[in-house]
Amino acid sequence: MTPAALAELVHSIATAVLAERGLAPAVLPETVTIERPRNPEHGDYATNLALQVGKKVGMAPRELATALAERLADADGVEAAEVAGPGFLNLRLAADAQAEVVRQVLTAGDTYGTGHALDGVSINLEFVSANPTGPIHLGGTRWAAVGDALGRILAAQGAKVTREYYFNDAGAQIDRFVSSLVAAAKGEPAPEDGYAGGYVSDIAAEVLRAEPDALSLPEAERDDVFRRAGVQLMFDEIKRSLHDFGTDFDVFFHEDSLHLSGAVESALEHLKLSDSVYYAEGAWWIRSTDFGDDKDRVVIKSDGAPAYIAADIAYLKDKRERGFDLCLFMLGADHHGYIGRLKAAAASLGDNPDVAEVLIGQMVNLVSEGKPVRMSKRAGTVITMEDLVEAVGVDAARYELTRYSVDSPVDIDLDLLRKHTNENPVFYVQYAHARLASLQRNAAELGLVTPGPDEIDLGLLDHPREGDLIRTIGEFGKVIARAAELREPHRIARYLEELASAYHKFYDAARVLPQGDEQPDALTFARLALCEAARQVIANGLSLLGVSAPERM
RNA sequence: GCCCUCGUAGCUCAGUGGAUAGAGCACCGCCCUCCGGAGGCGGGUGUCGCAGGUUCGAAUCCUGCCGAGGGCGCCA
Repeated sequence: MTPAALAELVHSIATAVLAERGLAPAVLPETVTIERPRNPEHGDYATNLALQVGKKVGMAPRELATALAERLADADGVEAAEVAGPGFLNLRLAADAQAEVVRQVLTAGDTYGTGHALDGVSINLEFVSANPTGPIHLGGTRWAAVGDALGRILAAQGAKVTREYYFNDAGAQIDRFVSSLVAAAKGEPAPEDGYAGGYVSDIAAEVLRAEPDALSLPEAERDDVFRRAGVQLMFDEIKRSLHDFGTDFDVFFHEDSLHLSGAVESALEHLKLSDSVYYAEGAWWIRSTDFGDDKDRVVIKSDGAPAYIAADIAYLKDKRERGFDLCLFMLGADHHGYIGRLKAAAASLGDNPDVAEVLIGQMVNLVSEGKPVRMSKRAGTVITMEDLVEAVGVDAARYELTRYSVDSPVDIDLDLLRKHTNENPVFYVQYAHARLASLQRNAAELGLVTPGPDEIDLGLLDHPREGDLIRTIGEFGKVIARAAELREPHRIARYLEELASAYHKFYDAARVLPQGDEQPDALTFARLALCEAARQVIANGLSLLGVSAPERM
């Protein structure tokens, strides 16, 4: 019996108990909370239902709990039900009922744990979107890891997810990038507000290789060559880094295209007819203060040119016209001011502001010898996605960046990177998987085959460590659902660590394969099935994070 | 000044109303005739930033304060 099934059982029994006393079952929560008590004496599962509703219906919580316990104790699969403390209901399940999840995992395979909360919902997930004026830095790398994982998690709940990267290739920063390329090509130092990294001269050299005469062209044409070729090379490099990092986008959207197609202009014309904007002091303003912004923002400047936010509005409109129900934006903490603006943008299009949901994540900091290091191109302390991958590998990098809540800033320690450290919990999880894969190989050598879902005597899995492992496996679906609902991929990583721990403890206490002259028995096969289920769930979880599940390490 | 996020063990962090607040790292012991020791077991540390409030019950929700980071352009 899974926790979800148990919750339903408790719910139906509670409904009956209340009805018998002429009380309205409407006071019951839709889904009964079933939790795993820390203290093993409190049973396999516990519910606080009687505490929650007792008072509402005028019953003492303990009295209600007692009534529930009597019925539950008689239910199939429930071994014991007792009332504790102020009205907790502690439940102990029969081994075979509890181990039912093992059968479910083996049947569902790599779909085990998926849900339907977002069935049919079309989601646009925009993340990274770093300016194409340089390689992806640590900040962008964090979003690449977290955003990609979130996309997988949302998809596991049934959503149709489109990953999108927005290239801001229309503004002044591109002009500065181009003039930096030209300067580098001429062998001159970077302009005052330009870009000076080594990649600039690399790209400049490549442009020259393709267009050897570029520098002798008239200024406008020359800039045009560097813009076209240079920006393209930068795009390519960014895309390649992301791909090597295991993050692939469905759409790379160019801001430029919004201006060229007239989308910005038409969005603005449309906007002027709405109540969301007004004309003042020679400019057009959007009422972003309605959505928590500090002040209203200019959308059309007094010189008639669209402000940056105008493109954002046109972009959101474009997304909605492409049929997305929900547009998610993952932004760094330095962009939290965008929340109000994007909500206002949605409202100005006549949409519910909730269709634009902004996820704010804290920054990634560099630390060396315990002290913060400012990223500086000139000082050579800019760490790129490629640097990080080179230092620790894709799996460790992705895992490390995903296992923390995005609400907390991440410090990347330069010294640890240099040490190529193995002190990353990803290895703990991956090791568990490799160990399980090894077990399957050993079993195969002995001619033992993991039994099919219906040939397992699940009642034999009654060791406490087996119970812990089984219950942990049973949590997976809830963990994914919660991670999707709260947009918090780190929950998957934390869960995997818990699962790996439960497995290691089980494996230490319980022998699986026969030794010496022993013959395999029903317990051998039951444990083999449990191991395969554990392996499957670890693999499924790692896959949600875009981290590999190695057969060997 | 206003807005956002954070403040939990020596360090890095989990824990968005439940029972005695957890894990990893670090430190000290112990455990391989045996399926991978990248493992397991034991040892201890907490004014959950502070002060109020809400309630059967608060690290969690509300208010104020303190501290850290970030943001507040007709830049993009």
